[in-house]
Amino acid sequence: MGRQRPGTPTLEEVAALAGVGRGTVSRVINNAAGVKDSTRRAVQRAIAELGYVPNLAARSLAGRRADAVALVMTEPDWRKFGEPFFSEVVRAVGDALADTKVQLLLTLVRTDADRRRFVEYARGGRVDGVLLMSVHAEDTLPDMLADAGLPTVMLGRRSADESVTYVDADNAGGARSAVTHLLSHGRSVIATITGPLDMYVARCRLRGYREALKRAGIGIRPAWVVEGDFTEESGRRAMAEIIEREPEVDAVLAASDSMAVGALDVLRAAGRRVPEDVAVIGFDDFLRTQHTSPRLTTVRQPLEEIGRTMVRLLLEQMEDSAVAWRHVILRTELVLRDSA
Amino acid sequence: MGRQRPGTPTLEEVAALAGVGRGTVSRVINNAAGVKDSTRRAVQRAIAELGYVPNLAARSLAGRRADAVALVMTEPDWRKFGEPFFSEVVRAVGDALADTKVQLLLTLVRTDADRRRFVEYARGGRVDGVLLMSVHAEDTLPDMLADAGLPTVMLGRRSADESVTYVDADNAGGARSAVTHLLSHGRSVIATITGPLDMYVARCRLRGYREALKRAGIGIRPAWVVEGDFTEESGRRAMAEIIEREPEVDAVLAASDSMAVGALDVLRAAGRRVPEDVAVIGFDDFLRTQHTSPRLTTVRQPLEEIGRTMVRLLLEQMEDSAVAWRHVILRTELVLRDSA
DNA sequence: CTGAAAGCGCTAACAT
DNA sequence: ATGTTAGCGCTTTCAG
Repeated sequence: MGRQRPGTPTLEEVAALAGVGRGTVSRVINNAAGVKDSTRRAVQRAIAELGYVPNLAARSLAGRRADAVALVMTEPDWRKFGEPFFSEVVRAVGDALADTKVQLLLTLVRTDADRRRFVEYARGGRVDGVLLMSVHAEDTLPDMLADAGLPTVMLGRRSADESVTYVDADNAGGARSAVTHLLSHGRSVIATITGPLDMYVARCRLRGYREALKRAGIGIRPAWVVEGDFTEESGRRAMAEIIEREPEVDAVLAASDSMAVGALDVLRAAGRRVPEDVAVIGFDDFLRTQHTSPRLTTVRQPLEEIGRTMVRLLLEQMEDSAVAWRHVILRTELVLRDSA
Repeated sequence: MGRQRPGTPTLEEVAALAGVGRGTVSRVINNAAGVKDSTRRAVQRAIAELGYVPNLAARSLAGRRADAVALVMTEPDWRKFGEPFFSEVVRAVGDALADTKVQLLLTLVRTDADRRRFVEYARGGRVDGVLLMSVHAEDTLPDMLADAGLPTVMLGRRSADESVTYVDADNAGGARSAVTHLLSHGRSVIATITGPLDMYVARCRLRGYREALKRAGIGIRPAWVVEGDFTEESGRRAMAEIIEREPEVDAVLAASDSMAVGALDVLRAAGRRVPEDVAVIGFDDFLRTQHTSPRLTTVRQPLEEIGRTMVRLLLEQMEDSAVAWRHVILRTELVLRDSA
């Protein structure tokens, strides 16, 4: 069994070589003030000579932070892991953490065994905080972590009255403004491909869609609403179904960029002129639809800002464990790129 | 700063409550043999009552493993992170680790700052071993880790004489057999979309392609070889270039599934009948091309087996740090799904 | 400004 | 079978 190799130099040996006490070496390592410059240099030389690397277990134990946070994706379906949405979140969070000394650890939690293992890991103090993404409505992992007193921040929420700190986009508002925009451009048979409806985010987007049509006095027919799961493949299936059941459809609101890509595929295959006949709207920031069809109307989620905000809230919780539960809802941005 | 909340019960308190010594509690926690059943139960009750969770830093420090391994993706271009290839590897490795107590930590290393931070993390003993994927030829991270005595296993290698333990597929052989197959089915103007040529894996696949054509006595024209970077988008660009420079092309070897998908897009847009006119070959296991075009010839990498093997080699190194450097090269499988 | 000393919570070796 | 003890390597008072 591994661990730091035996023979790894310790702080004590560094101290001996530098001819100082352990405390001094510790101060130098941690860039603490109050060390004579010459002493500091001597210690640094010793560190270099010995190739000393601090033992992180000892450091954690001795009472500080773990200097690491986890970014957890709880998703039974590992395929979703490849969705651009996740790489975007990872990047945004990574960027927000770039010039800290905090190590970002990605973790995939698929099964209950994974869940248990991770909770032990986190509660065991290997991370100072946890960021969660893609949480389904019935998932209790966030509570398990938050109840254990771990700083925890979710991307999105599980329900209207989420009890764990979260950052979310204005999903209903985004969907509403998109549909309103479509209506104002003469579309009237507007379908939607939703996300998985066990996720609050998907429900909100659907609600926004409903509200916009209702305000316009348009009755929604059942065939207009098809559930997807955020993946491209589900977008394909959903779009095929919509076309079949409602050939008159002249606009579609897709609840994710990937689904929009799939939908566009099908539309093209069906010989529809896209986006002249049909408008598609994606929600992600990294818009693959940009490449496919550069003239769509999109609702941009501010992923960059979401990542930054999540990290900020987490760090604040870490600094001061007295901070109360909080939530932040960020505005989405309607980007008009359609041909109308 | 965070860490395990103050007030967290310790092993000592559990021992007190259960009316036993610390050693006994430790044994129970670690499922060690030699504890009377009644005692064990008493301890477990105390653990439950107190909500005790072992402090992992203390455990690591006291001389065991960290019970965690890192799966590192060194890739400056974060977009690649979303490639299905990576989610597949993550899944395969995750599966291989599923019923161990080892926590899998994914880490993204993009910048040199990331690299430094991760090396400190790993050398600091927070993980017992490191798995690396997508390593570019000039990357020294594997050496830094291996030289530090950390069990390290790479997926693929950086050059012909790799010095770090690795698991690889028979890339040249796979490419060769694919091209040979195409030749035997009457194709003769065979182009290839390579991976980034600063990666050995891409070079090998290109070499296999070259060898097959050479054996058939066919001279390769410069326009037949276009470099991609494994992404779908690069496949699109490359295919467009090939069609333009060599309209007679009647088969294409794509060095990745994603690039094949992009290439197929372009071929369709160009009005080619796929795969009647053009055959495309992907290398990944999770074949998106399956959905797009179910009748292609593909070279399947045994990703499942690669993941299992990497984990096995890593665990072996962790058990016994005396094990020498090793490498394993796995066979690829030619899957014929073309119409010929 | 710097050295010495007291733990952090656990495992493992040694007693009993 | 179980209690006791000696550290693991570091941070952090507390003296000096």
